[in-house]
Amino acid sequence: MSSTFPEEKLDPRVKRTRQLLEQAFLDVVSQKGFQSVSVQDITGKAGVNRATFYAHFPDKYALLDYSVRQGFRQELEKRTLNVCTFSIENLRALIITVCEFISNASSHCNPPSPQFESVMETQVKAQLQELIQNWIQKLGSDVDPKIASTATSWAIYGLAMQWSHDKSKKRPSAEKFTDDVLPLIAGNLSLMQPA
Amino acid sequence: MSSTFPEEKLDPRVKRTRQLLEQAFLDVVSQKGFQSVSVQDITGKAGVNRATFYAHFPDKYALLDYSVRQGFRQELEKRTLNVCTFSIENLRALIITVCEFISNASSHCNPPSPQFESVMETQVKAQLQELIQNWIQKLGSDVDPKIASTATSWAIYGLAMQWSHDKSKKRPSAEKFTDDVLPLIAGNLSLMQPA
DNA sequence: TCGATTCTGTTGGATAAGCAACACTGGAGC
DNA sequence: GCTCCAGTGTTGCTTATCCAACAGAATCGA
Repeated sequence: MSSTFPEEKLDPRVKRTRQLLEQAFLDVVSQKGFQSVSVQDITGKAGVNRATFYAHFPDKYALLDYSVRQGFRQELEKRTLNVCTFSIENLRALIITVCEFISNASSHCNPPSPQFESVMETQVKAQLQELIQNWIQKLGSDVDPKIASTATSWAIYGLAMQWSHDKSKKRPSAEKFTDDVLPLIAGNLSLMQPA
Repeated sequence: MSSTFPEEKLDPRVKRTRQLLEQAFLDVVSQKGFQSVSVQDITGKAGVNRATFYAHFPDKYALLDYSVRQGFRQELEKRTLNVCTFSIENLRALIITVCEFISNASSHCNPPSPQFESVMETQVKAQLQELIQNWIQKLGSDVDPKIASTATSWAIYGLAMQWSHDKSKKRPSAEKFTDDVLPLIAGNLSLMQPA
């Protein structure tokens, strides 16, 4: 039903291979960082033939894309944010999810890589935008879904980035931070009841 | 080199399939017990086609055989008991290994099954016998390796079974129990220096 | 700069795994 | 007795993965 399921009934072998590659990819990236990792490293760790890798992904950048997209999607699904309607509580959960995802993912790439960060930004914002646009459309609000969802997804990502880059001792928890910025985002959405 | 490695360079696909089946088997057996578990349960859990199961094993009993053999072998390899020579310390480690393996394996089958116990006895004793025979032969002792290893493997298994079936509060630890019976087994082997 | 090594993509043919269908068995319930 | 149902093995065909080999790009040390 949902547009976010292009892959549901897939050949078990394909599913297995992709999972193996994804897991191996995360493992080796957390050890060597993204730049210095090779396709051979990944397939070796995964126990998958190198030719098979290229049957699924053109290169390691495509696998990075896939992994990030998949990872963030699973976080959304875990909290059932992909199958719900708009509410302040869900918006709050969404922002917290983004904060934790960015923070967690970044720490899993040693040393940090601009490529990695860039792909993460692209993929996460894309899914954010799609999800929020869906929320708005189901609301039947009079705001332009495309415009509002774009602005909101960028805003959320930017705030989450800033929060995750804050290495000071006084950085608040993701929940606390989210509560601070929640009114701003919600107002930005123009979805709260106007006074 | 070692005779205990009939499978070293195996097609990655078959290695993968067997691991999946073995893991799924252990999972479902610990949930439903061995008797009531079906091939469909196993393959379903493993995400492996049912026809593929039969390409590897004639039935679930064969998989039970394989799993037990594999499991015990891995315990031996973990302690490098498969690539060492005889010594009292290694004999001690071996007995402890058997005690813990039996105790652990039995508790992973709910409800307990006579089939399960029987297969475990056969497989464990067979590997014990092979290993001890190897030890004796490398010693160049004058005892008959076949005879001595058979008696010793039976003795060890019997003692370990008795220990693992002892559900009383005063059951000693596997290490303590082993220290108690170690002189007996070693003497049985006639491998200690005669007075 | 050059040679050597390592990694990258790609190919053709071999093999394992998936799938849908089939006949068969054995037990549960009527 | 009977049917019904769920599990078992087995089959022919399709598809994904493996493997060895290859040529070209990139990296590195002398």
